[in-house]
Amino acid sequence: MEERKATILRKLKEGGLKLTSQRLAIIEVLLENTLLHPGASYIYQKAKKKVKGLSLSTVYYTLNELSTQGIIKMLEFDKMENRYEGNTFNHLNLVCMGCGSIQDFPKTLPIPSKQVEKKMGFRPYEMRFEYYGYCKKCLQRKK
Amino acid sequence: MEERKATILRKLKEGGLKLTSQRLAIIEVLLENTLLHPGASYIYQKAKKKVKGLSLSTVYYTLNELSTQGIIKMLEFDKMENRYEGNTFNHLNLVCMGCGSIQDFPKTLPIPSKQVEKKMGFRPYEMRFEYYGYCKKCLQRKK
DNA sequence: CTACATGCAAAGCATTTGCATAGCC
DNA sequence: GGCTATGCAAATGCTTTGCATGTAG
Repeated sequence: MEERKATILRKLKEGGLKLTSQRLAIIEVLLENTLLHPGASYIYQKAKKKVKGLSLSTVYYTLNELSTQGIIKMLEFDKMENRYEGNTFNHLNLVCMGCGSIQDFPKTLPIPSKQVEKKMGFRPYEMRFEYYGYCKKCLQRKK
Repeated sequence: MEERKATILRKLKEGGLKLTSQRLAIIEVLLENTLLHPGASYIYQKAKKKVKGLSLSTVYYTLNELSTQGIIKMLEFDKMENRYEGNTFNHLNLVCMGCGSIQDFPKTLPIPSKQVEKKMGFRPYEMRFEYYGYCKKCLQRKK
């Protein structure tokens, strides 16, 4: 995690972005909660404990800057606020319809993007795969 | 298209939903624009020409009812209003980052949902695959 | 006739923006 | 010191909701 943090801070500088205490707090919250894929309001709540007087618009502004630079990834889902993650490679998200939790499925899919371009004339740039279903906890709760 | 319409009307009845002139208009607009994957505002504009005095909230209410019944599918995308489509099976959407158009990629992917459940304890229920990229037109425009 | 659908206006929520001030580089 | 980031509040855009009225079954 420390190395990931260093990478992010380096990319920040490379992107011409300033490092402020607010940004540092937001990045830390993001890294401390990679498995959770937190939303802006969650990040705001946690980061406010680190930086008094932090504003929600700063959180949004920062998350936008970071994802514009490709440093983090913004995920948008049905009927939920956006969620953010550090994993910027393409992968599968498992979104629980019971509790809203999001897990990553580690296997990278074979992605036939060349096939798509050949057949459709559409050049894929980024892909999203999401499974909506029920996580282990919610399945047990249902029984 | 007429058979598809008949199917939808039958499902409507089966779901205990009433058939009103507003609903008929909305369904027709949806069927006349399957390739477009129209959004609520587009459907509203087109359907208003068929039913004078149609209100936007009725459009939303109807689209919600229809998708709750599984008659149509609601797609939610980054930074756009929701889009609706008649194709309720799982397939790949090609979302153009230039003009916002959405095409379907006809090939059904081999979906390893059993593998996901076995590995992760997560039971997939519905899946979404989206490629974001540039459509043929936008690629040519860029040259 | 009765329950559901409609239209209107207002509320809701996540996100963005304008602007003056503060603070990093 | 200059230019970007911040905080606040207000605005935005899409979607939902409350309520009185209309209408399909």
